Amino acid sequence: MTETAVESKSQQAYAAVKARIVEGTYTPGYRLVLAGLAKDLGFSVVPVREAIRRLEAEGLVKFERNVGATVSGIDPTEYLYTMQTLSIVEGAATALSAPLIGEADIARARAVNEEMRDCLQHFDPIRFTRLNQDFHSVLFEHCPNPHILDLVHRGWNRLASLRSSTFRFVPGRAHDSVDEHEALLKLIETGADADTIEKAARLHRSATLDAYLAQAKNI
Amino acid sequence: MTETAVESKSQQAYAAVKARIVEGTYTPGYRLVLAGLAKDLGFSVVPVREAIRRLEAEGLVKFERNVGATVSGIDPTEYLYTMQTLSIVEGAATALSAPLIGEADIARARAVNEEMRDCLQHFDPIRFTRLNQDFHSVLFEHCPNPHILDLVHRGWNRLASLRSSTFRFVPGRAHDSVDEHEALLKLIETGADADTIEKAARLHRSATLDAYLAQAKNI
DNA sequence: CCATAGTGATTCGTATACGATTTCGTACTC
DNA sequence: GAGTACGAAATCGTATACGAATCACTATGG
Repeated sequence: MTETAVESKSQQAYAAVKARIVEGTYTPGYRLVLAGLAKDLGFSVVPVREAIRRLEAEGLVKFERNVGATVSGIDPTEYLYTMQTLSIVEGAATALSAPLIGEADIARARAVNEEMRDCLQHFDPIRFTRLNQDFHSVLFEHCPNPHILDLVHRGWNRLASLRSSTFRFVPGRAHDSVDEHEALLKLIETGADADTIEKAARLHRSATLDAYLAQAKNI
Repeated sequence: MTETAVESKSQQAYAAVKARIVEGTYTPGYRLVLAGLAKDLGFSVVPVREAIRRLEAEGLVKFERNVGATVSGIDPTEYLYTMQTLSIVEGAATALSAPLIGEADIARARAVNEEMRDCLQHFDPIRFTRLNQDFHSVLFEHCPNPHILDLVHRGWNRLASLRSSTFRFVPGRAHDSVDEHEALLKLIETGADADTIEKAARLHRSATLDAYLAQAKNI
């Protein structure tokens, strides 16, 4: 059986369009025409349409009735909102996960963080951001509440589509970030109470946001 | 121009099905057959399909590929997850709203709460729950972050579809709830710091959840 | 008597087709 | 010359139709 459990075309279309948005092929403001995408992907318009609506629900595209869809812009306030929301749900997710994080997880996270530290020398924002996501994934993936976890994932997705790397804009933030990661790990290791961990995780993200805002103001 | 700006059939279908779920016509576990709904509403299956997918995204229905959709169950863990998530996002929304809440809003919320207090005599869980939502709406509707506000609305929607009223199950909780509301108002009036308000709002909801869980354990 | 394979019915998934709406360009009038 | 109205092109919205997957029931063999 070459049973590849083929995904539905809606899903394929969803994944394809999403990938193109995230990787930057479709830049913000890009007009997504249903018929065009359909012909391009080799599907009919119906699955494409459904894919677009899903992307709309996630906020990656804006859809206007009888007009069409466009890739969501990097409106700075949009970035702000997303980061703020993520700071809240990620903080909660991390706090809920903390009691379920084992030594192996800690070790893995620490290894990733060391890799990030190395990365500080010949700085590569994209790679750094990727490692950053890996690091945080270890911390929140054990969250026992699937709804919250889903919100965290959506937040990260949205961020990825908004800009490929925040650290490209505020490289100075990277150094502090690594230190805060280590502090966060220590808190979890020592079994700090949930509230402390939540605050730390939330502040960690808020700090990145603030750094960005301070930077943006100077432009 | 009697142009009533007719909504698209997808939207109509969405609203119709959602209404039937919330009002209880379609009970949890009910099988939603696309063709059946379409014939029933007088539409084709395509808009109905899209409506179902939207409802799926909101968590009101579960959808399985090549099988069909069913109304989401009142799985107790599902209720728990939803309440926990709502406690977090609503707490944050309330704290972010607090500085923007004026005296008029406070007065309105207080009036609603008094109505709830009256309602305690000849207790009507449905009415009480409705007032409860009105009360909290005043507190979080000023939230300047639309994403968070959206999450709060989704949470309330989900709760409404899961059970028409939590207070039907734990009537004893209603009395405490009213008192906590007043305490919350005092905090906002006196300009307490965001963290205090957030904690209070979160605990307020957690307490309802705990009351339900304690009750459920005894069944 | 139970397990398993086959068959039919039901329902979903997608393609194609056509009607509805918006948008943009052009021509006409003031 | 500018503004408005008309019309054509482009695109979305929905209906219908058919193929594909799943499930329940039955019959057959162990």
